[in-house]
Amino acid sequence: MSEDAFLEAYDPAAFERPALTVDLVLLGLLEGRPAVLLMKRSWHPHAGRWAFPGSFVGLDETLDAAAGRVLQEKAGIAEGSGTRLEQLYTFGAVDRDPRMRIVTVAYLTLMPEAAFTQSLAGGAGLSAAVIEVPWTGEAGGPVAAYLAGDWDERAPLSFAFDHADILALAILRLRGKLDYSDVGFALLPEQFTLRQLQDVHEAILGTPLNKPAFRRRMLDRGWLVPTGAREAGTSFRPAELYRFQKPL
Amino acid sequence: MSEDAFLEAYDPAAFERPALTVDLVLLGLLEGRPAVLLMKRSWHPHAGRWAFPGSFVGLDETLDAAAGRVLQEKAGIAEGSGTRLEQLYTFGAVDRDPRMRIVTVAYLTLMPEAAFTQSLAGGAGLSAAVIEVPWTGEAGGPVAAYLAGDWDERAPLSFAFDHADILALAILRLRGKLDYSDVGFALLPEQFTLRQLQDVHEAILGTPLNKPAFRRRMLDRGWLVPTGAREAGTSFRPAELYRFQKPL
DNA sequence: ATTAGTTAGATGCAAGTTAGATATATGGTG
DNA sequence: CACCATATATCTAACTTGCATCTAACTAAT
Repeated sequence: MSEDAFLEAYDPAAFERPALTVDLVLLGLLEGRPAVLLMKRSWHPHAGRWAFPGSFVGLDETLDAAAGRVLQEKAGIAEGSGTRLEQLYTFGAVDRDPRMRIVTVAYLTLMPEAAFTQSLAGGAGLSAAVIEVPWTGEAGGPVAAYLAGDWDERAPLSFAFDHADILALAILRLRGKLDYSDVGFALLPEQFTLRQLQDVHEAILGTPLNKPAFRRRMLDRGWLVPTGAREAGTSFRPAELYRFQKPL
Repeated sequence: MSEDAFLEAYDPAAFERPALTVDLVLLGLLEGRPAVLLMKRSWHPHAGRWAFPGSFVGLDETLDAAAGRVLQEKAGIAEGSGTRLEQLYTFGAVDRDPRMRIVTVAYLTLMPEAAFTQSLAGGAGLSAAVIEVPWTGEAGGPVAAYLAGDWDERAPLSFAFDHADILALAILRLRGKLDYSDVGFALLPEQFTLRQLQDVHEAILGTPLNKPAFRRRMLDRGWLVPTGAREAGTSFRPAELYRFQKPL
């Protein structure tokens, strides 16, 4: 109908369009706690605030490809390193960027320990911030993040643009998928103990969990393969190390 | 860093950008079965195929606002009529439109009976197609749609662009939220029987459900308020009519 | 009027699942 | 070799789920 007529006559350069970017919420673990990789902005707008790495979407690249490119260029992580990219939500408020209209497709990025530390040490200007989730339940709300070094001062860092909202939604999504999908494993190294897995779940959910029940649920799912190896360096009984086996 | 420098020096018109649209998956019920509203394209590309109504996103309107505008302009439904808009996913394949690069933000639109029929009769060129979901479980897959009139011939209609994928994802999302959210009620009229509710669930899930168990779960949730009124026009015991009361 | 037929709605029971608490086993340290 | 902190196994009560059955309400045919 009229839409088609409009489209047919549409000159690609005739109208102003919003710019389109992708932004990556790079999640990993820092000392067993969920953490996110951020860049401190040195220029206006929002100088001094913290933002997710992102990029404009090229004319000839998929959204997923653009996200993968950011992962490589800004985080130094090649695709297929176990890092998982998943589209989160598209943010399109008119005034989210003061310079011009920018719509951004946010990606949730789950990094295993190796990729996370490698990216942090890569010198690309990324810093890790530990995420504190003050809310429980499914309502959502604001999420505070603290720089890893300033743990004593505990001044929550301030986000650029609408990135605080994006992070809050990322946590919400993570929670929702936590116990019916395999996202919990995506943050852990290849071998891990059940205690580590439980710590991750507890940190993301913001609730303590019952240990035996958690063990059972995880093992009964059939996704965990015992390696026979044991945790090292403990002064008590070492836990068995497990590997994650994809559900077929 | 380099991104900021790039952004600072960025001339909004310097580079080609993808065009940005919103597309609406308008879901409702037709004779108790899930159905979707589609427009038949009369012009190229994809002439003769069926597409969701959509529109370009204006420079000064939110994504949600653009979706609301489409709902009004193409479906004749004013906002606040009980119709619910929810962002579904953003599709960004490079060649999804042969004319130019278009990224689209798909919206899942749940229409109560009144809005659905009103929109169908509104003369805006929308036709209703009954959705047949051949797959069960959570894997997803292709979704077939049949024009309401051609029920005997049962020739599945063919979708324009990647709209078949969009519909499949919409059904998948709907299923996932069916029994922990209130999406099931959004498709029904204000007053409905438990049997109607169960039919909707069964049609969306593609599985028969146990009647007493379904009753209990729904009533125990506390979202249903009996109105005291009864269904009319049956030749057997009339069912109680319920109203949906939002979970506080 | 009576009865057959159809579906709504309620009840009861058995099987399976889950959570929590408790008890036992294990490996390392001083 | 005791001690300790944790892993791992066992047990039980509570809850959920599915299935079968029974009664209620209404129409239509006899």
